Amino acid sequence: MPARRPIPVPTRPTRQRAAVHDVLAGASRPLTPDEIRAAAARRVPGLGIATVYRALRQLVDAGAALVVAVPGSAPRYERSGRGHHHHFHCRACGRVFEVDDCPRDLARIAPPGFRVDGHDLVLYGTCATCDA
Amino acid sequence: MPARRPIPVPTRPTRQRAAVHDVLAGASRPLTPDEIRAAAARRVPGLGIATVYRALRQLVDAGAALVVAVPGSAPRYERSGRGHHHHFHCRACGRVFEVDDCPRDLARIAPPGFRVDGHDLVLYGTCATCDA
DNA sequence: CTGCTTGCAAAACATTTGCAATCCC
DNA sequence: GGGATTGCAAATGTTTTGCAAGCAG
Repeated sequence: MPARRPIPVPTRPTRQRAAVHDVLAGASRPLTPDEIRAAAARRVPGLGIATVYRALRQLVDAGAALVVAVPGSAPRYERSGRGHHHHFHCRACGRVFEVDDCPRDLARIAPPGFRVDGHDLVLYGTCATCDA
Repeated sequence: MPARRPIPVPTRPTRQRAAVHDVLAGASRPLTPDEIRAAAARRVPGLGIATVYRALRQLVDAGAALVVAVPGSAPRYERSGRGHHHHFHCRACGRVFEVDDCPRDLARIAPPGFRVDGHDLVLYGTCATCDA
């Protein structure tokens, strides 16, 4: 079985997937599945929400997208590969922003015997717009 | 302004609520609504899941409980008031542990103009048991 | 008694899956 | 043409809500 290419899942490029991918690529903040569908539907009218979920799962499985979970909010998706960063959740407007910085050395707070290989950080407060 | 605090809702102490509260008080890690129902039902047979959700919402609104969201997992609940801490999500066994420590001074990574009043931190990796 | 609470079932949502038609290679 | 992919609708799974009966004060 000559595996010239590691093909985990047979995937064929389609307009729907390209639209979902491009929406994530062009977004400056994490989007919900329905926000993604609304944006992608402008290029592919009639796009079904099921297709969006299927495309998102493939992107996540392929490592091209990440899930961002914030307490009290629906899961959001963002494209990966834009470097390590974190998020800011505005309590006033509910939007989630990216924070292009990271307080390194977080693994030190883990209990002895726990091996840390990653982390998520969410800041809460008021964004620049709502705080004005 | 703190989080949302609508209006002091009239509340009456009942066995169901006490059971839910005590389950959270006695837990050493965040629990899912169904785990809470299963545990509380041992003291109050026939306890309905709807009652658990209602009790949890009241506890959260009253500031007595917190929601812990981890990507890819159902929301979990834990009692508040046991001091500021964070969480560790084991990629192997899926359990969520408490981390009784905090890398302070996290607000410094927020963009200018953003006011930070809180944060959540989740570490990922392998717990002491699974790493052995 | 008065009315907050509960449990059940139905409703409201969110996400997944079955399937026939459709599209890509 | 053959098989992956899509959109729709039905199926799942989760959380919320309506309501009559039950309990606390």
